[in-house]
Amino acid sequence: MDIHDYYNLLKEHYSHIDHNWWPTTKKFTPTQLEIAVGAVLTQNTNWRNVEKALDNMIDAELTTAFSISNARTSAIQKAIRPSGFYRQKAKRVKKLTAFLKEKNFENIGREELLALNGIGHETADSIMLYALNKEYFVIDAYTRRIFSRLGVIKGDENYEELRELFEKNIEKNTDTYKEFHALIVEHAKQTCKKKPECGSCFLKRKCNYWKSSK
DNA sequence: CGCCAGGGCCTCA
DNA sequence: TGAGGCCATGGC
Repeated sequence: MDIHDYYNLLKEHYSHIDHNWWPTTKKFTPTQLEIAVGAVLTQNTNWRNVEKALDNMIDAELTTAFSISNARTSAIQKAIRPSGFYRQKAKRVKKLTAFLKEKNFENIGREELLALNGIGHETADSIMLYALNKEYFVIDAYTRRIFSRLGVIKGDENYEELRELFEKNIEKNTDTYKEFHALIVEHAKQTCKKKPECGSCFLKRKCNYWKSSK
């Protein structure tokens, strides 16, 4: 069983859900800017809290790179408070939008994003994949948790090592990357939680974590 | 109530 | 280069 096999199993098992996804606030297709800002706001934070923050930003007319980057930091803080870590995130969002307003979305490089304060590997790749539709696989805490329990990885590998491993083992296109990531999120939320519900897990017979706990 | 959430930065070895 | 501390709100 390698990574690609698990991708196929997850795809079969969660065939009923929508996979080509980035969470949205208003049920519309999110704009590139909303995806980029949401990627920062969701750092170590539940998406429900991010939704409130994004709704507040819309109400405050903080909806363009120009308006956000020119807004007072206190106004951004007020809007995004529900997303947590709001003081840091207000700065991060402001820096990011100041960068974005000068750029055409199509000409943004991963390294440029990583150079911005507050944009790390996962946030950069989320923006690259979901906002720009570029082929970068997103490694997150869920990916590490699920695949370390399965026994495919150790879990403490550095980010780039894991990204390359996953990209090497699945088809190189953005639809596959997005779908796989969505499936990982789904499985982590439904079953492979921090406190895992192995009893109901369809992968348990292939999982080191479950086998070694018997 | 306590735990947890789709990180990232800084500091210090 | 990596472990530990810190940032903060809201749902369950």
